Amino acid sequence: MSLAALRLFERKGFEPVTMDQIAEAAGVSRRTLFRLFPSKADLVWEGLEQVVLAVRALGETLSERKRTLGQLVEEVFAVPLRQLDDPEFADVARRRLRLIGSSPELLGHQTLRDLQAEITQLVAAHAPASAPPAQLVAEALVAVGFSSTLWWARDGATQGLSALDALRAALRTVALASVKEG
Amino acid sequence: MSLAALRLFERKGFEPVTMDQIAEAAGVSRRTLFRLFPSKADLVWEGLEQVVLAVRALGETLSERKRTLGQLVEEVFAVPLRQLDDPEFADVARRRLRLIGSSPELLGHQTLRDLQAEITQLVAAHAPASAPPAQLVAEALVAVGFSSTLWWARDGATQGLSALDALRAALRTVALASVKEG
DNA sequence: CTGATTTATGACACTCAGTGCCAGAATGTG
DNA sequence: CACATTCTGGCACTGAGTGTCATAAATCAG
Repeated sequence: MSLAALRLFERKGFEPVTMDQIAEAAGVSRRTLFRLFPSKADLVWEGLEQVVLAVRALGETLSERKRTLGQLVEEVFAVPLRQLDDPEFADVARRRLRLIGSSPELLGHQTLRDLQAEITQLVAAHAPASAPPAQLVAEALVAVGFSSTLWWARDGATQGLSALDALRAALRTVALASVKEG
Repeated sequence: MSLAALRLFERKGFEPVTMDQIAEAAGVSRRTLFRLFPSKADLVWEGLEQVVLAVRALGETLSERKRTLGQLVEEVFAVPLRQLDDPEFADVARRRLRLIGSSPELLGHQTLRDLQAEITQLVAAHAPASAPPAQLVAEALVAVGFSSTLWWARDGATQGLSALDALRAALRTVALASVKEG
């Protein structure tokens, strides 16, 4: 059902497609559609909340041993991004991500904020104390991770890069930017 | 007029306040309000587009000399963030930014995407060629810059930090995360 | 100052997302 | 079969956002 909507969005764009059209295409009433997907954006984010759950689960099983921030980033982002190595899941996820990157309304979705909150918890709990507070570090890391993933969905995947490759490249370049060398 | 709306939003939250209430508070008809501010979010983003314009202007006057990515980041972000040193402008801007950070709808606003597009142009035109494409680098940098600015508006300003300090701290920490040391 | 033109405002009616409410269909359980 | 639960659809509503049109207000020419 959300796949039918996805096809419509890809063909006509996110905003132009109305919930009535989706309901009709899915053979269900408008009211039922809204019951299954409380908002239009939920049709696109469908299934991506599992990423948040995976990160949360990681947070609960992570050993107490101290690690560098670098190690933590790798460990945390590997969870969602490795799912994208599964061609089955990756294909639909990429289409979803591409759509998300194209629409302000989709970019503001709650799932993204939940993900950020989870990672903030992780950083605060498992990373070494750092000068800027965990909240700021986490926001920056999520921002880099998400934007590199969007880039991967849009351009990177077609040139044989993995999503994790894209993240590492983005982090490295940002690192160079702030350290001195261009 | 957007200040009246700002006060209402701060008191009751962004979503609960209706355009009718704002129109009434501003002593203007609902239709006129929509003519002045095409969307509810525009009431909050009011004035912040000047940041995009400032970056665009910088792009047109920037010398052709090659610079490191680090130098470029400093040069570009100094433009909007130095405006925040003016206590007059900063106070309202901070209130706007705090509101923006609290609402998904506000986080998806077009102005943020315009800013990203401008910076992408700058990076592509003036930074040394880098392994990940300019688009990805720019997205990551804008993400770090924006999230650190949001953090500054929420928590940082009260502890005597400048917005530019917050950005530098965020960049440095992200750098350490990707380079090896925690 | 007056008349004409342009521009800003307000009223009305509309579309679309999203929600509450309720009646009836489907499904499951003894 | 009778009963309770859950699923579905229909209806009516609020709120954001838009098009249209008439009129008020500001602007300008003479």
